[in-house]
Parts: sequence; C-alpha cells; structure tokens
Amino acid sequence: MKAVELAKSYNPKDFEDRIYQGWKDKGEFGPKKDASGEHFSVVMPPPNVTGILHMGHALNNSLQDIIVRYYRMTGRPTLWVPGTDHAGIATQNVVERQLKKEGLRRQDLGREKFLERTWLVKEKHHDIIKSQLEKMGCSCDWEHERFTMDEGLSRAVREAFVTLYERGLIYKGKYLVNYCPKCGTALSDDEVEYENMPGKLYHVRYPYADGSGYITVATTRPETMFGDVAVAVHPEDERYKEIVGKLLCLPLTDKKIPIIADSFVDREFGTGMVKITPAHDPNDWECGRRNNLEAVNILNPDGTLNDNCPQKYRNIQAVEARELVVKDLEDGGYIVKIEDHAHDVGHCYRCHTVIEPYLSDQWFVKMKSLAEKALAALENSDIVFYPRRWENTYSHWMETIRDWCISRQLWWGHRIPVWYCKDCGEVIVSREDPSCCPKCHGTSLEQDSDVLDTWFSSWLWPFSTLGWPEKTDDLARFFPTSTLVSAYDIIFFWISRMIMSSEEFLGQAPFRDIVITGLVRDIQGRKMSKSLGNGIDPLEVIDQFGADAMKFTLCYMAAQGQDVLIDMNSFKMGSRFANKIWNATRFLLMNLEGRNLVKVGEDEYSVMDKWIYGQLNSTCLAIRKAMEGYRFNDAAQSIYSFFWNDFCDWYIEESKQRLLHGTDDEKDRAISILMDILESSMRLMHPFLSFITEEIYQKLPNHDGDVIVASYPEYDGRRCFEDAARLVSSLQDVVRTVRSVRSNLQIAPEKKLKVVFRPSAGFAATDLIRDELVFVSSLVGASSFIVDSGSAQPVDGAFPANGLGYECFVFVRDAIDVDAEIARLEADTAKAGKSLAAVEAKLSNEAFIRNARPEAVEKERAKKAEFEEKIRKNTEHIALLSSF
RNA sequence: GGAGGAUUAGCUCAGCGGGAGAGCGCCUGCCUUACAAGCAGGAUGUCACAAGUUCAAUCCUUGUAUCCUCCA
Repeated sequence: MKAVELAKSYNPKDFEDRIYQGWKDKGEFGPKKDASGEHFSVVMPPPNVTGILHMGHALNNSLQDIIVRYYRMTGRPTLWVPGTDHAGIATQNVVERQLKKEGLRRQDLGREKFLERTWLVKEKHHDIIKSQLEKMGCSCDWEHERFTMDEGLSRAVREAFVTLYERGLIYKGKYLVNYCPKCGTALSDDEVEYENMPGKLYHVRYPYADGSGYITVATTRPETMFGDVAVAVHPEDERYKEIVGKLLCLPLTDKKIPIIADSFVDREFGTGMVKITPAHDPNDWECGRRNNLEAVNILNPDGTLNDNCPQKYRNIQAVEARELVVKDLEDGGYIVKIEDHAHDVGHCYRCHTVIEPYLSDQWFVKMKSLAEKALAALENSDIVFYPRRWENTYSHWMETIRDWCISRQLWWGHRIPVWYCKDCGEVIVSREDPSCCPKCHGTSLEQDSDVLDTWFSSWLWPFSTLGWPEKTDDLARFFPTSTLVSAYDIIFFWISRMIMSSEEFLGQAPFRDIVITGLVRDIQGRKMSKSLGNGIDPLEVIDQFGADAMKFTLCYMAAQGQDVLIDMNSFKMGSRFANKIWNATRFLLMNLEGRNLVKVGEDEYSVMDKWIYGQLNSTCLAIRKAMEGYRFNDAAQSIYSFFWNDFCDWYIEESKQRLLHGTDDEKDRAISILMDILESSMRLMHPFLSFITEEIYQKLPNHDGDVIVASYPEYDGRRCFEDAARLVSSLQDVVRTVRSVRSNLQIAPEKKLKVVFRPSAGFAATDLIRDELVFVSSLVGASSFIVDSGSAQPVDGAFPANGLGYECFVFVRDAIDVDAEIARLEADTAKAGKSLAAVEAKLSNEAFIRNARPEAVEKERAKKAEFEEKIRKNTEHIALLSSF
C-alpha cells in the first residue's frame, strides 16, 4: 500500500467549498429514499430575508446541523427544511430607506411598484443568506427550501385565516394598539420594547364642576388631557370615598368629566388619582371598557392633535402640544408642581421609535381557546423544553395571553383575505379572490388594504413548509417534526404560536423537543449589536479559522440554555483541534507506505488495543447520551478528550514503537488498528467537524462512500474492556510520576536515566508495564527501566517517588535541589495528613458506618490506607533525600 | 411588582451528595523523525455569604448580597 500525502498544515479553505459542493451535487442532504425507521425532521427557524446572518444564527444552525447530521448517520430518514422569512416591517424599512435616499416615499411608487422593488431586494438578500448557510456547512435540504411568501405558504396563510374566521376566532375591532408613527403600523404587544427613560410628572388641578374646590391628578402626558373622560380613584381609598360621582371641569376645555372608582388605581402613586384617557393608554383603555366610558381619540395618524381638541392645539405634534398645554395650564394656575420622573416607555422593536397607543380598526385573533390547547400539549408532555425551566415561562405566557393583533398597515406581506363590497357593504372572507359579491352580486369589491403580521405566516412554518393545507407526502412523512432549535428571545413570538396553530389546524404539536439555546454575546456579556460595533461576523470567523472550527467551538461552549460569550480568540480552540486531527491523520497516512491492512481479531488485541477500543466505545455512549439530552458541550468534550488525550497522546505514541521499529507483521497490525480507530473517529466526529472529517475520510484506504451518510458508530456493551482501562490508567500514572520527578529536578529530556520501578504486591499493571517496557522507557526517558517486584535492586542514592501502589527510584547523580524536593514532599505529606484526618474522622463516626452506603464506607477505608501509605513513603523519602 | 438565571482558577465557563475540572492565559523545560496551532511538567480556588437538612453539602432547602434576563 502507498502512503497518502496530506498537506503539511490544516487549511480549511483548500477543501470546505469543494466538499460542500460535492455533498450538494450528490444530493446527500435530502432524506434517503430507502431509509427506514422513524423520521427525523427539523425546520430551520427562518432568518429574516433582509438580515445578514450573525453569530446567533451561526450558533443556532450549527447545533441544528450537528443534530441533523447525527440522526442522518443513525440511518433515520432525515430532513432539515431551510427557508427565509419575509419580515414585513424590517424588509419594508430597508426598501423605504433606499427610496428615501432617492428622495422618494413608497406612496410615490404605488403599492405594485413598491412590491416589485421589494421582491428584488428580497432576492438579493436571500442569495447572501443562502451562501452564508452553505459556508457554515449546513446540511439542510435545499430542494425543500421555502419562503414565507411562496405561493404554497401564502395559500397556507389564507387557509389559516379563513379557517379561524369561520371558527369565530378572528374579529375586527376598535382597539387601542401599539402604533409606531415611523413605521406607520400597529405592533403586537410583544413587538414593543420597554425602556426606562427620564420624564416629568405633572401634577394638575382639576376643579370641581360645582366650584367647590379642586382635586389634583398626576400625569406624564398632559397633552392627552383632551381625551380624558374621567378621573379614577381606588374604591377603598378612604381619602376619596366621598367624592366618587362628582363632576370635574376639564381645564382648558368646557368638558365635564366624572370621578369614578376602579381598583386598578395605585393609591401610592402621585395623589392616588389618575385621569382616564382610554384612547391613549392601555390601562385606561381597560378601565374605560369596564366602566363604559367613551374613548376619545385626540390624535391624527401622523401624531398631531385632531379635531377633538380645542382649536388652538389642532394639527400640532404631540410633543410640541405638550409644551403648549403645560404653559397654558401654568398660566391658568392649574399646575401644582412638576417633578422629574423616570418611567418605562415603549419603543418599536424595529426602529426604536416611541410607541403611541392609538385607537384604530384592527384584526385580531382570539387567543384563549388556542392557548388552552397549547397548554394541554405541555401538560401531556407532547412537547418538552430543553432546559425544562422554559416550560414555566411558556405556561405563564399562555395563561395570561391577550388577543393577537394581526393586521399591519404595511404593503410588504400577506394581504388580508377580506374584501368589502362597495355596493352593499358586505364583508367577504375568502380562500379565493372573489370576483363578485355573494350577496348583491356587485363587482366593485375592495380588498382590505392591510397585510398580516409576519408571524402569522411563520407560525405555520412547521407544516406550511411541508405542503399544508394540501395532504402531501412530505406532510405525511415528516410531520410532526422532531426537534426545534431556537433562542429564547422568540419563545413568545414564534415557538408558542407554532404550537397553537399546529394544535388548532392539525390537532397535534408541531415538534416534540424544543431546544432553547442561549444568546451569543461578546466577551463582556453584552449583546452583539450594530450600534455597539461588537458583532462578530460568522463569515470572518470561517475565513480565519474555518467552518469546522466555528461549529465545534460553538458546540463546545453551548452549555444547555446558557448564553455564549465569545470573541475572535475563542475560535482558536476549535481551530487547534481541527489542526490536531489533521496532523494525526497526516502521520498515520504517511505510515501506510508498504503496509497491508489486515483484520485484527479481538482475541489478538493487546491491552493497549483493548483500552483504545474501550475508550472509543465509551465515547460513543457518552455522545449518544449527550445528544439525547441536547447537551452539546458534553458531546464536544467527549470527542475532544478521546481524540486528543487518548488517541493522540497515548495510543498513537505507543504505536510508534511498533510502527517505526516493529516487524512487518507488527507494523501491519499496528497500522490496521490505527486506521480502524481513525476511520471510526471520522464517523464519530463528523456531525461536529463536518468538512475535515469528510476530507480525511475520502483519503482513508478503509473508507466506504461519504462520511456524511456513513453509519454512526454505535456503543457496544461487550466492548468496554474495563480491565484494560484500569491497567492503562495505572501505567499512565507511573509514567506521569517519573516524568514529574524529572521535570521537578529539571533534568533535560535528552538525559536518559536508570529507573527502578518497585510495585507493591497488589499492583495490577506490573505485567502490562513489563510488556510495554520499551514504550514506558521512552516516555519517561529511561536508559533502563527495571521492574523490581522483589525489592532486590539496590536503590541507594536514587531519587525516590511514590505513586498509587508502587515506588519509583530515579538514578540521578547530578546536583539536584534536594531542599526544594524535601519541601515539596513535606507539603505533600501535610496535605495527605489533612486528608487522612478527615477520612479518619469519618470512619470513627458511627453514624457514618451505620448510614452510609457500604461502597462509600469501603472507599473511605481505601482512601485511609492510601493516605497512610503516602505519608509513610514520603517520610522515608524525605529521610533518604536528607542523607544526600 | 412577578418569574427565571448567574455567582467555582487571572479570563470564559463545565460539573457534582462522598478525594475540586476544561479551554484560554501564566510559569518551567523541550524544535523528541504528525502537529511550536505542538510536547512534557507546574502554580493558582475559604466552589458569593449565612443558616438548615444529612453520617456526609461546592452540590439539596431557606434566607441574604451582587449581577443579568424576561414579564407586568
């Protein structure tokens, strides 16, 4: 057999793109036609089509890719559906910003032209996103790619809307919505972000209508007083019991408003009296509804005061009107005082403009019955969150859910499938575009101008992408999906709603396992954001370290649900590991020269062979368990320590003896086992380091097809080789002990010394050490390594060291720092003394002997013996050293 | 106001009812014929604080402190 040449250093750019293209060309990402068993399917949380993927996407998609590749290799029919989201407001904002640079508004183009332009922007950004996902190595099935405004998904949106309407779950109503004046649209409650901001609290006198004095109310927004319809006090507030029902004069107007009682009033806040402005405050809105109060809207859609206000203030922006109103109130003697007052102000989650509560016509979904089904799904364990603690958050949201405002005053999105007949006023809600009014047969129909909230399409994602409402094969085969991986910031927006829609339309949960990842933050724990400039571009990471290094590092750091704090340097970890894999492979492939691969039977295994196979085997088990619990960091750590610490540091090192100096037969057997482990390792590591393992796998003489579709190594209970594990562990201990002596004495590596190894009677690894004498000698730099089980060898003048069940004597004649070594031994003895005292205290405690598990007691006894031996030997060694 | 999370090595973080861990960083020595992106050795911790449960607590319970997030 010929050696295989590998480039001298690991350079992911040499092969990552090529490998990805190869997988794509061969159609490896789609579900195998002949795969059997339970399906495994995942839908990718669709990124906003106008966004560039950030590290959060990298984390999320890396984890999905790991899961998907893992299950694909276990042989299950596996599907990962990619796609993008039309992101109504965000995308429309992008296009409007472009227009603004050209001095245009969307109205100048008109709806149709504007949408044409938006589609172009969408296409461009979509291509960027797709190429980013490809660069990352995501093994999603591009044949199944979807976009929320695809024809099929649009049909699903209509089906959902009309079905809900038919079930009486959709209604249009006057409602106080969160209105973003900049985006010009209503927002759902969840799309409002609150931020504590400085403001003022104005204490204003409202005189009694009968002239008998005045009361004082506190408000942060005096300009809304023209919309006041009442002043409320707490019903149990003793101070104000007498005045409930009295009328007040609204200053600056000739309006009369009553004093009412409502328990939502906070008695401690301000004067304990609040003005009620139902059209401009959510709490007041609720209060107004409870008390049958009119809602007086005082704003125009552009944020100026309207005709419900006195002439003087009309058509002035609210902020300016406030100053004017305050001045007039002051002039009229109505202001008692003005205090600084910080309070939470709602901002648009897209453009961060201050939200204005605004009374308007909107479409809503009644959420109560939907939420009940979604809650039941959790109670029945149809869905499970990883980690579990998110289940509380989910239930709480479901229990306190409010109706969902789904209309948006935008152009980019799914048009609401409602038409109004201009002739008879009939409202038509239809799956198909109607050509005439079903009631009067008039043909002048006008479609509702609003579009639906983007989440109204993405909440259907797990089944709309599989063809729903059609009864497709995909739907039958891959629904419900298996696992959803998402960050916690969209549990409410998206995850919860998917569960509701799926329960409502398909009668089952859309997925079982919900994996909630942390957020990616910078090294100081701050969110990565454009304004801070602390973002890390995944493409830059890939450029610098490779996609495998990025994925492995993220996986290694993604402890269940914890935020991931990273900087550029973090990725060195994955990069070094990949380099290690590369070089270990390079070494092994070099050694193929002139060799024949042979089958080595289990009965021919050496202890070291058994050990490495056992380590491989237990790693398989560890990974399986980690994957089942979505403990990605555990899986990554298992792989890392197996490949690097076990395979490279010990097994390959041990093999070198035979590889370099063995007979042909020994060399053949050595390389055969090495190649076998390497081949298994590539399969084992492939989900976590996909490109490098494929690149290497293709070069292995013992490979079969592509690793991406190879079978995943399975745990085999019969191949644990626990005895070998114990023996090798002892051997490693001996090596470390001698090395430590040398290192402490600063003996140069090239200086070979005689070592006498003196095992105590019970030491199990004596035979192994005899068998591995050459290996052990080379590792400890011994000129001769004498196993002295009968204590026959003189050790006078040798430097002593002890370990678990043995002593070593290193023959070193050069000047050594005896004092330092004595000090070290004394410290060690003191530490052992402490440990011994603790153990003895335990053992002399009757309660411990009585109550503790027998194994625990046994272990303590063993520890006691161990510490005693250590102290005894240390004492001897100190004496020995003192005589130097 | 409610809920959740965090507090372990210099940094970022795992972990666990019975002898404190990883990566990075640091110190020392090595270019040992795969890898200096490497190898070997080493130092560093009242596991936030206080009570309780337990034979045994870094781990479980409660409280306190500090920090973070979400919801209202």
